[in-house]
Amino acid sequence: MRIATYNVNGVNGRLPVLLRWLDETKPDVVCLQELKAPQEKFPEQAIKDAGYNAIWHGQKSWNGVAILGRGLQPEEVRRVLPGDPEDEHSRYIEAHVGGLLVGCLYLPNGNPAPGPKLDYKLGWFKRLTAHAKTLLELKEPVVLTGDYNVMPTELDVYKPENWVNDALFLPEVRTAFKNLVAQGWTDALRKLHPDEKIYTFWDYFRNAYERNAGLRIDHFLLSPQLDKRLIAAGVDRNVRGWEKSSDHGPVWIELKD
DNA sequence: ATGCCGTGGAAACCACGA
Repeated sequence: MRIATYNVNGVNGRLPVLLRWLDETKPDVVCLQELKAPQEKFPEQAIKDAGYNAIWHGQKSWNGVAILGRGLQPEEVRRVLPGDPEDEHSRYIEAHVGGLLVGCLYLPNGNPAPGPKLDYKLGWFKRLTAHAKTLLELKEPVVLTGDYNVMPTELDVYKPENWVNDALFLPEVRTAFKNLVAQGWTDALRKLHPDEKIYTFWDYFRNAYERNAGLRIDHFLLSPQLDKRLIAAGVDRNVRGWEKSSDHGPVWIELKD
């Protein structure tokens, strides 16, 4: 079974690219981030016609997350990250699908840092870490995936020295990611490719994609129950080269059925 | 390497992204 995550950067503006990628790679479960569409503007019919049932949490202009199942119906568990009733961003949705519990997340960017946006990011990370612990305690197979907006190590940045003061690479942010993983999660891409430069994002500027000036910020964390089932993982980096592409590429894992 | 591009929404610019 193939599970993918894709920060689409506008689900309607990206619809032709999204549909082409779904048709070419046919993942069983798909997590989307940055829908940038209100709840009622999600392209439900086009996605249904492509063979996918979807649940989504939209928001006008910003954020927005969705979980798609190819011939599977995602059964929603929650659409808000617990821990802050004041937080109105659509950045988390969770569902049972394909025998897994799947959490789809869009972690805040945090720039400019320092400042209130970094504080929001670190607070969100704290809430995610608390929630992730409860997910591990369920003893179910759990996939926690999406745009974490963190490069965990220097291997995950084309030019680390340019990013030392950036909210995606600050020590406290990397530590937050490390502490989350240390609960018992597996960083799926790193497990299978420990020494490889792997990027999931290339800026629209400065020919970043052509120069492979990328970042690895979209991640798959797997609960211990899934560790032995992980057989492959990668990035559909060619999609980033398509016309009207998102600045992220789709990331995927393959699990033994 | 400093939003130089891209998206969405509102208003012919702005917020936001990483």
